[in-house]
Amino acid sequence: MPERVPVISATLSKSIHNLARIMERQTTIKDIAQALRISTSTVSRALRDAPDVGEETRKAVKALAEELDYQPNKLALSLLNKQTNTIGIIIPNLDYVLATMVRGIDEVALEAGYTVMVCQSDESFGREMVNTKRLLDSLVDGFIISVSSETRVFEHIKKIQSKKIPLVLFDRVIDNVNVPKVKLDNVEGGRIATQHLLDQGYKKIAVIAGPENMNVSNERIEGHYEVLKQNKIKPDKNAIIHCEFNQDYAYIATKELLTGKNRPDAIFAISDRLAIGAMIAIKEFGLKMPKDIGLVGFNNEPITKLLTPAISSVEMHAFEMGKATAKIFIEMMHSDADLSEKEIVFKPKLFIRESSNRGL
Amino acid sequence: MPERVPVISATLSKSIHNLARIMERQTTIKDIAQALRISTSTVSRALRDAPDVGEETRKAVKALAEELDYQPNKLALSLLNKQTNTIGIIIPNLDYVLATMVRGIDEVALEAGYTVMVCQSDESFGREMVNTKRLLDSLVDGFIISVSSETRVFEHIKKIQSKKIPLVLFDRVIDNVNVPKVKLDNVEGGRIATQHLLDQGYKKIAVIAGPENMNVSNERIEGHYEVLKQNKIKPDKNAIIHCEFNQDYAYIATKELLTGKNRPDAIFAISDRLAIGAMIAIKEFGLKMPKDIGLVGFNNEPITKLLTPAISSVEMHAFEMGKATAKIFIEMMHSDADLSEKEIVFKPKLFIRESSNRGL
DNA sequence: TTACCCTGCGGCAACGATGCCGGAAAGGGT
DNA sequence: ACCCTTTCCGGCATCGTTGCCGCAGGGTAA
Repeated sequence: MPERVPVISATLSKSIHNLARIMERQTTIKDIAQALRISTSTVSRALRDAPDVGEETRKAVKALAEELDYQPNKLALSLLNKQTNTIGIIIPNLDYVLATMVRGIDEVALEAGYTVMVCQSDESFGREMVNTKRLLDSLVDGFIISVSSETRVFEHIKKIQSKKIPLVLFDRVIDNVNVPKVKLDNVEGGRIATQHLLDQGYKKIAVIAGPENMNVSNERIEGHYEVLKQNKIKPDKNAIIHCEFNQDYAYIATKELLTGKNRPDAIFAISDRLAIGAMIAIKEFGLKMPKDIGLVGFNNEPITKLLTPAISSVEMHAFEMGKATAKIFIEMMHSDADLSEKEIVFKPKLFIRESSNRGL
Repeated sequence: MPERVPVISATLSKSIHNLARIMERQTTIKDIAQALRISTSTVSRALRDAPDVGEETRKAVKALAEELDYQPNKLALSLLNKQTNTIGIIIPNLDYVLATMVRGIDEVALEAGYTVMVCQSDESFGREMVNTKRLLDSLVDGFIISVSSETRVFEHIKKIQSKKIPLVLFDRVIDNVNVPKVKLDNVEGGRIATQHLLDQGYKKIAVIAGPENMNVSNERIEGHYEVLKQNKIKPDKNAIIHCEFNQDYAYIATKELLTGKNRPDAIFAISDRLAIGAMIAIKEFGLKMPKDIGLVGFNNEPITKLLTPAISSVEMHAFEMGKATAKIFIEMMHSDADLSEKEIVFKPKLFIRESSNRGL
């Protein structure tokens, strides 16, 4: 073995020792190259353990990189590779269910090397558009979206698709759009809630629903109707009240229901927040649950157990849905398979509590 | 005025018309330059309305940019300007209070042109470190952090500071660190809660607190002690129970308190979640609030109003705190003033409800 | 000796955008 | 006729990193 003169002399590398504290800039590959009097290409290869780098050089580079706390500049890499390892998430708000889903997404995404940017649309279509634009500008690698209750047109979705950027819809999905979706079987949710109320002997069920154009809400109503039909009960259009996803609206709606001539003996609320609004109104009317009136909510938020009476509610597996969503996203990024038809549907589960449990 | 030959011929620009739909890549400044047979510099200047660009050229460039839906590449700009217009937020979780604060931050940040990256540490110090590293790698322009309950050493904070990256602490702040802070006057919060319980005739107040090293919790205890002292009541060390920020721990702790020989007649819980745990235990013991025992929580979560009995709680202005935090952050970015000593302190406000209201 | 192959490294271009400098063309002034 | 100014634009370097090509030097085989 011939004695090759090492490219880097020991004395030289000593003289660099106190460089780290002087630098206020982030160390770059060029700094290392200059200090070691070698080219940036070589430093780059040495750091990535490329084969064609001398042993001595590699060691010297790695040692200095360690010492100077070198961190590769992600911006430069992103510019080069045209990917940012970032996922843009757009959700209507950060309530319990969505926060839990985001936690699920985050967990899987982090594991796969992605960082998430969460934007809240605040249930506003305008802000959803703005968020989409911003995230598009930020060059996120893809989108995970749950649409706002106001969203009636889908230009922003089309725009994302036209740029061939991966997109997964979850929770509040849109049907006539060709992307993978992760959702709850909301129809089934409506079925089990309604069937349960009928089983408990309730005859006239009112539904407090979300906005009229909202799929999630409409699907639950669909399940409700199905079960009514199965049980040969004539549905009453007036028993379906649409309102914004907000406790106060539900409160008002319930008061009207209870004041009207055709007072229901049970209420199926499309979300727990709405159920709570209904509950407050019911209490004000001096009605007792489950005796005078039954109440079932949706989402199975922890607080439903804690209220008096505890509210029956339909569980939607938020955390698992979040994880599943992120997994599909990752799969889209890593494989060429066409997943646009993919749809993961979670099965709802009813938790029966005091508000509707007559023990029948 | 002399007839200058326009750089761009009308026919040429016509021939480009159907370019947009062919491109699947994002349009770049170079595409425009090539199409118009001018240099990228000129395109850049034209788009930014620089003075030394001919009128014809400017119009042609802008028209084509519009047509091709040109969007400047943020990555390239960030690499050049060394700023990403991104704020890294690290929080322990996304519970009601923090989600509300994040909404406040988001609102102000968006307005100022920043996008936020939210990372949850899940109350784990390890994940807080990992999150810091990731956001540092992502070259965020600055940090907004609320530390986890596990956090006992502050290397990651020091690291951020050593790189001279702007940092604002909020909610759960650290005292011996020289950065701007936004927080609640927790001592005062402890004072008003305790004073209220004394006013209502409770004699032996137990405190269900967070982990022992947690500032927020300890400050509230400090206020509690102060008021006891003012009222010449001898504090009982055993009446302070430390537990993780979790409803179940509070439930267990309360059961122990109520079983012990020195049973308290009031409980001050350092958070509403802990108060709920306590409430469940109290109910199991068959004790009535406010008659047998008083209960005060902290955070004033909406659910406190809804429980039976409704729980008295200390409001902490989460949304406003979030906005204030973001405003300081923006101020740090835009001015050279040294804000490291700045500390914004919000005043707590007690909402008295059934759980502690004996009508005295 | 010639021909060739490895090893180890440097140089250049590229990603998309901006800043700075220089320079051509045309006009004005003396 | 000369010089100088203005207008308008192109070229080059730069940000930090990687990929590709090429090349020197030494070794091996014919």
